Amino acid sequence: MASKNALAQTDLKTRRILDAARNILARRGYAGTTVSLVAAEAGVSRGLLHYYFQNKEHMLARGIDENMAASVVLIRDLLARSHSAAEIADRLVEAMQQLFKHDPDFFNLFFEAWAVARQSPTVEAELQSLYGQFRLAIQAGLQAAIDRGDITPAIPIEGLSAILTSIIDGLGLQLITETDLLTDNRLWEAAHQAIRLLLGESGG
Amino acid sequence: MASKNALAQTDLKTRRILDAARNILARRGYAGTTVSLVAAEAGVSRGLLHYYFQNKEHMLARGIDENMAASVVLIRDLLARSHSAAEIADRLVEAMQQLFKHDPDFFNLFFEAWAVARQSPTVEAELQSLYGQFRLAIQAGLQAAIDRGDITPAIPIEGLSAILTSIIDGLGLQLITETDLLTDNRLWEAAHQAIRLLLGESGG
DNA sequence: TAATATTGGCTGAACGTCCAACCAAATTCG
DNA sequence: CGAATTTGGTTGGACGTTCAGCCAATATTA
Repeated sequence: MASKNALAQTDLKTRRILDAARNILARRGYAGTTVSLVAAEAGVSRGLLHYYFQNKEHMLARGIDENMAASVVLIRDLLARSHSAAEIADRLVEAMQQLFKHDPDFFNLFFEAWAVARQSPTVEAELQSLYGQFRLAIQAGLQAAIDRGDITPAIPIEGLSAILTSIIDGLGLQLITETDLLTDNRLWEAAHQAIRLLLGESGG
Repeated sequence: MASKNALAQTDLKTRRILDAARNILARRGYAGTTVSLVAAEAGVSRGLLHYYFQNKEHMLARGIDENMAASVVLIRDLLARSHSAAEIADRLVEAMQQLFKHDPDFFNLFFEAWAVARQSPTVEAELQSLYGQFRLAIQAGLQAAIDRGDITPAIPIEGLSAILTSIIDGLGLQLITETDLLTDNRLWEAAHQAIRLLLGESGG
């Protein structure tokens, strides 16, 4: 139990540092993210960051990895739980609104990944892989929905998954650029209709 | 003609520096863009950059401004020249392919704008404005197409313009992440069909 | 010659990383 | 059980480097 506590303690610090890195990265961007800032946000000293992580790059890579992986899980679950084009559109729009409302850092961090990738081949490879997984998760989810007879898209899913991915990312980009759009119903209504249209009308 | 030459000379240098800044920014990202690198790329000394521009921020802002403005002109002309949903889809897909093939820096610079905006309120405001203009250019183009009877979209154009913007940007993001997609016909076929679907079938 | 254009050495600030020292908790020893 | 010892999490000063901006000197042009 003693060693278990010790382990929990180091896990806690790792988590605190990663959360801090996430916040700073999302708020100030990669160029504005310094080791000192992250340490201050985490409430620890600069040195500890290098005790837990090999260097700044590895630390940020871990944070980005977690964020990307979360988005893959999110889209996977969302598609598995929906049983019609309208329902997928509903939940996708709702999820984006809620996510942006309660954790806008999620989107900021998502796009910041590209900035970090420019400076780090490690992150670049990681980003390429995880971004592909995101698209594949959509593709698999759509295929399952087709097999269940929930949707009947007119567009082959290999390409459709890329289009849906682009709509999600593109809307995210517009949201972080112009936060007022979050409450613009015309945008969300259009997103809803567009997704339904692309997935093909059927049962629901 | 003498003074005209002098003006042309300084204009030439300004252009060379801006082109160099564009190249470096697109290739190495904001965090990797230094005054020394831009100067070397332009074939001038570091000092000259501060002679022609107030500071690094202003220099990059000019470069980003030009790139963004070009994209607005591009989309405006493209929509004005197309006379059916299929034609718009055709030209949009063709334009993206050609642009990425002949000047991939265009897309890289486009997305790098967000990274720069994080460090510079000037660029942030500029980006917000120009990005809005891009969406408005699409909206105006679509309205004109509707008025001409070329397209009959089922989705109101205020929202539709945002969806089209997101598709364009999202595809760009996927392209710079995974350049192989440029030759993936399934992607472009899907983009074509999706755009046609969103614009509504009509005279073609 | 006067005005303008251009150079590159210099400065101070900022940053990532390293590392010697500190200390509380755990372990061993007498 | 209490004292001595070890462990490893934690700190912050220091180092080497990078960079944007400054400016005195030089070159070019009119």
